Amino acid sequence: MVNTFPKENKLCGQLRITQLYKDGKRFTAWPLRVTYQETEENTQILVWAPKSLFKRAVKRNYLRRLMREAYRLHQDMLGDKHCLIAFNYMDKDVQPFAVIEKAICKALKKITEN
RNA sequence: AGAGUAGGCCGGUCUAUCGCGCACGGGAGUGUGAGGAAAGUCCGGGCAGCACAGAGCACCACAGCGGUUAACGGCCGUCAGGCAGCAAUGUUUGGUCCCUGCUACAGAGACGAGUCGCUUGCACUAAGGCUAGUGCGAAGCGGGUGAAACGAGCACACGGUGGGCUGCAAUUCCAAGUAUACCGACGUUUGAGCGUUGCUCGCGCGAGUUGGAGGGUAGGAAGCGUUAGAUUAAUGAUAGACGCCAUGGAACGUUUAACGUUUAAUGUUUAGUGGUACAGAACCCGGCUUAUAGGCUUGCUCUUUCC
Repeated sequence: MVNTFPKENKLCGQLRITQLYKDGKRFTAWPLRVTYQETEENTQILVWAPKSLFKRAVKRNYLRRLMREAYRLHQDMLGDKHCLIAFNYMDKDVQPFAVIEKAICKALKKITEN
């Protein structure tokens, strides 16, 4: 069981991000919208809370931390798969950790089944 | 004690489990890691690039007086007037009237020393006793009005002082990659265009400039060292306990009034419940403005009680 989340697991680079949003498969797990794509390399994720929904930087930081933390605790659900995943926060209100954790679990389960 | 007023300060703590950025280290690991506003980006400076040949006209900012400062439009002290308050205090205004413009209503007239009315002189006409009308000239007065009537107030006016422009997405370096093939406009001493602050003049450079359409890239380092420092951007999540505030059940105590139990006020202890804000560094400082649960503290003013 791995619980760490070092920098190698963060998705960086504008080209790769654009590529993921262009070619990845999408589904919704409220309050998240998930875009993912299988890959040969390491699993990398990004989390996103849009500025248009949350004007204050504090709220965006908080949501990013919650999503990142939820992924970190449940990343072993992916098993042997290697994917690029993007989590976009969609709801207008700030949801508590339990709700986001549930959504992340649901999303990871769906990716594994496919 | 209560009410008010002006400042200053703090703005959660601990434990467990799992984590993140940076520095050092071969490794284990060790050290370190958001704020009073980090926010808004409103001023001023450092710093960076470009320019430095000037003149005129615009434009922006400032505003009693003195001090402080690297600098400021900030801050401190103080003077005068208006407004609010019993007071402490708060708030607001502050150069000048030479030129330009404005001053409602009322008033003959409000910025043209010229008109109007009355009195008065002369001429003409009607009448011819008083008088009335018209024209010209001069002098004097101004009933009442109004905030103000040759003397004021005000700013959009004038004068004074200051301001070269752009901003860390500045700027420098490294790496990777490409194409000026095509169409049009203007131009090469009859000077396009560029720079010089926005415009005009002037000055300098000057053989290419520009619109369309297309091609490539969008990575990294320095800037950012001063005890945070990234570039999908760290400083956290979960659980529990405590602290603080509000509310209030219960128990105990004190005082008061009726009187062996209640009423009213108040203090201490402790369950429970609710709340615990505003907000997140991206070059750095000095200010301003705005947001903020709750708490601590100092000065002053007023009211009431006791000594």
